[in-house]
Amino acid sequence: MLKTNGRARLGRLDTVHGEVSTPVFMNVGTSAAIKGGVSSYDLGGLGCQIELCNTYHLHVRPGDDVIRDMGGLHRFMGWDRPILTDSGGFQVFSLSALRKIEEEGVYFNSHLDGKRIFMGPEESMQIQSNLASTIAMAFDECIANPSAYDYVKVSSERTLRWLRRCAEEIARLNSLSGTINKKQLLFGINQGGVYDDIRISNMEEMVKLNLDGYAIGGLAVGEPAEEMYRIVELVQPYMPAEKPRYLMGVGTPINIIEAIDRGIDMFDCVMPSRNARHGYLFTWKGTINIGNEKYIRDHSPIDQDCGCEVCRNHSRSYLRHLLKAGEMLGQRLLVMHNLYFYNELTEKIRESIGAGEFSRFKEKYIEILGKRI
RNA sequence: GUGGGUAUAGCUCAGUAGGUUAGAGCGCCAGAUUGUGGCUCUGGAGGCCGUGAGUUCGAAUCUCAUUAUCCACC
Repeated sequence: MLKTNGRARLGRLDTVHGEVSTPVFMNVGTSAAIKGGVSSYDLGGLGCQIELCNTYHLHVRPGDDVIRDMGGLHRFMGWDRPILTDSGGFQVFSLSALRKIEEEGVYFNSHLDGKRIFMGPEESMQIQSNLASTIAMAFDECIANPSAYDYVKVSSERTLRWLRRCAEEIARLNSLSGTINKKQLLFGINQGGVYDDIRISNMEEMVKLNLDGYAIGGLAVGEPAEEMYRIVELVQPYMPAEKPRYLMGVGTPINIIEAIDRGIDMFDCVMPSRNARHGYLFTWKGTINIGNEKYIRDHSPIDQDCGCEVCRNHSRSYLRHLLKAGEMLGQRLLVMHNLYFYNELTEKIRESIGAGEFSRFKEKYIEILGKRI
């Protein structure tokens, strides 16, 4: 980490695929594609530093063996900068009603064809090694909120045992001659629900493994934002200062500012892309729904203060039309704007931290960015 | 011109032993969306039931007339 301003940190993560300046927002491309038709070569122009793909989704289609045979994810999708692969733990949690969690791993059914799938720490690491992402995430169980203390304790301790197996397995895989990325990094995931003692002891054990990065998982799953901030604040002091800290699945611009203020470096969230596809857009004056009737004859861009190509070239009127007409160009342009916004948000935050003005930045935008205009 | 059918929400249509504030899908309007099973989900507005008479305690529903429209035949 290069510089801190209070708890907000400026950092740089060096990888075999280049460096990442933090705080950073990772752009989500679950199935090796940003939903909405945004290509890998679009991403550079949107200020994206690192893309996130998903282990589970790529495993069921096209198959991680296919991607390995195609030379790994970077070559497969035409993106040569860092890629983080999420482990599949969240998918087990989110898309499988029929699942069975055992010590060895999780049995569940494919959302594509119902096929029985088993995934444990070793399987997840093997898949991610085949994908050859820059950063692999540990295989965890993302616990629903609310969950009873006893279950959270049992689950979090199991996730910790899984983490040790992940660490051993990735070390083994990285040492094999056939491995595409032999310097694949591993981030562990902290669980513990909303229970302070579990969160802390879990993180203390994680740190002993000397991982490449530390993530906080199991948040933004329905608990109030204040509760999320409280957990981040609670766990953060136990995270190694020199390693990147990643708050998984978060969040709104305000969530991100608040978390950076509490020492978080990395984020990912489907919000900018998913919301864009439904017309919900972020601007420096607040959020808008471009589908609203009031924009039907609006000549102005989405955001006067935005430098993205969409704002430089298109009116709200046109974008509203594209969205309403169901044109794929509409989704594409709206997603591009929102991703640009998120990437610019973290860029501006980095600048403000560098200039020692983060608290002023936060004060200025914390209200505005959540407003509906 | 003759015979028959149909007229109900912006569109396509449900809705008869006549019975409270007439429904659906789509569209429209507006919300939601946090490690993406999401062109999804949740709400809302919108009808003198073609028009005019009649029968009846009561008519979208039955009768008559009228207008529009579709089909078949001259």
